[in-house]
Amino acid sequence: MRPLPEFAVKRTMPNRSEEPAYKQIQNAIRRRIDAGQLKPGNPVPSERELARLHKVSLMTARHALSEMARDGVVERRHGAGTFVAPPRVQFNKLLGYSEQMASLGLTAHSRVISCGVVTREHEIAARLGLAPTSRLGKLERVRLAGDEPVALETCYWAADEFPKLVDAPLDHVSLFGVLEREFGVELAYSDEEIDATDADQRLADLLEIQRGSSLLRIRQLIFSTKGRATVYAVGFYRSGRHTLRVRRFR
Amino acid sequence: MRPLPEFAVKRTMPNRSEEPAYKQIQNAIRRRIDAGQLKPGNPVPSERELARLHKVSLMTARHALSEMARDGVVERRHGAGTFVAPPRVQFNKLLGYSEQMASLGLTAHSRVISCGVVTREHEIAARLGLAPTSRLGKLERVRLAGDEPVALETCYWAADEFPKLVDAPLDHVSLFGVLEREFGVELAYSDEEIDATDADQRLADLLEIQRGSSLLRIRQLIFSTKGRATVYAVGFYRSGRHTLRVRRFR
DNA sequence: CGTTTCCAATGCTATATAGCAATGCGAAAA
DNA sequence: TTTTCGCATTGCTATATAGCATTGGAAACG
Repeated sequence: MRPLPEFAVKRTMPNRSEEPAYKQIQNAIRRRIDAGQLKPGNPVPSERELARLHKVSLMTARHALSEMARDGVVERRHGAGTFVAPPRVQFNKLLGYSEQMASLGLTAHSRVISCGVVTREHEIAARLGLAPTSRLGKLERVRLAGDEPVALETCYWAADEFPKLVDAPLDHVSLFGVLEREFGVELAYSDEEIDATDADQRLADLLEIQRGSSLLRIRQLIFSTKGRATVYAVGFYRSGRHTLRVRRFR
Repeated sequence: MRPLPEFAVKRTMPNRSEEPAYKQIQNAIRRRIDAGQLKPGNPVPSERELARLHKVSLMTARHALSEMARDGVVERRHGAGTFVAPPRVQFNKLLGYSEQMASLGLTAHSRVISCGVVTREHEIAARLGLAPTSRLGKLERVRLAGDEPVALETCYWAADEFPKLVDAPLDHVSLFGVLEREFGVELAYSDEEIDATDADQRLADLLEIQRGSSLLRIRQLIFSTKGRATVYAVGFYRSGRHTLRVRRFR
């Protein structure tokens, strides 16, 4: 072994088992943005400045900033500086119905149509990555805006994985919320197929519309942060009462 | 000035004005993936291995890999290695109709319903960031699959910016293609609003369906790579003939 | 034969440093 | 007054190195 360069001896990872330094820097900046101290367009401290302030090396400060740039929180302009990114319209945002209503300042109401365990939905089991004959939790709810029905949503999940989910009071609370709070499942994204269909007799009755009326159909396979297909949902939305916003890239 | 540490003297950026080393490494890996030598799931060389092979430092090799991971080309598993990512289904892909058909191995046909300049579409001019009374190019086309009409698409653009676009043979060629080839406009992404409506008499006639049939409506504002709103398009798609695939994130 | 333990390989965080490259502003020149 | 040029600031690429954390298989053990 040849002698170590002296600088390397100094200190190696100040406080292990804590949050990494570069994430602490990110959090500090994020907090300042959330608090309104840093507004879109404002410059954030430069790499060299952050390194001094947080007493880290330049590379570490740099790591913090370039990852935030990748996430779209800040924008970096070579030679000019790093700036808080403008707030982007939230496209492709995955929200439960309750959350969507909340973001509009409304309260979500639902009427549970059916809730239980089924075993014969082979195709859906397959989409969830389960054996064809698996026990599936199934929940059908009519979504209400005010007292008008606007959608029918049917959700499926592995019944054995989330045992008592069918007993939850899902007419009051959000399915997403229960999954996250009670089962510790963080939902990350969903792959969706969107098309138009028209209402059959049952849908017409439930949504109090004419048979044959136009409906937006959204079939979504919802994945957890671990990349596991967790919930399969099919929703039928009354025309004019629901608009999906997405951004598509070339 | 205090003496430089000897290692720093060695060599500083081998061949400037060329591709950065970390990108060369990325390209080398990408080429091997494209050539089929590396298949999804296969391990790519480790950081340390790449550093040796390409004669770069560990940090540089690491930079190459972690950026590729961010781009979804490879997946990294702590302690296990770096692996070629499985080919992902293309969600949120912005394609013109011709391109969509081509990707299905079909040929696109269109029938131009109308094509010209209008001045009275104030709301649409506003969406394109133009003065309310601006001259707008407007193109209405019925999209055909085989000889069956499946959609009506209406496009708008700034007539003064793309002068002779209304004269192009747009029943044969792709609008996207003309914009890119003739005008050098690269389209980057579109923000879309998606809902369901039903066919009025005109749509029913054009699409050869019953009045009142369900249609998927997609309104899209298409941006260039420079972030400029370039085209506004409204499409009505026959139910069952068109499925939109998107991925939404939480 | 199954279980546990250990270890090499690999990725992750971090330090210290160097020079290049783009930006933008102020001073000097036209 | 306008234009040009230089320079400080800031981001980008790169080097060399150290130790921690996770994984998975091989070896040791029961």
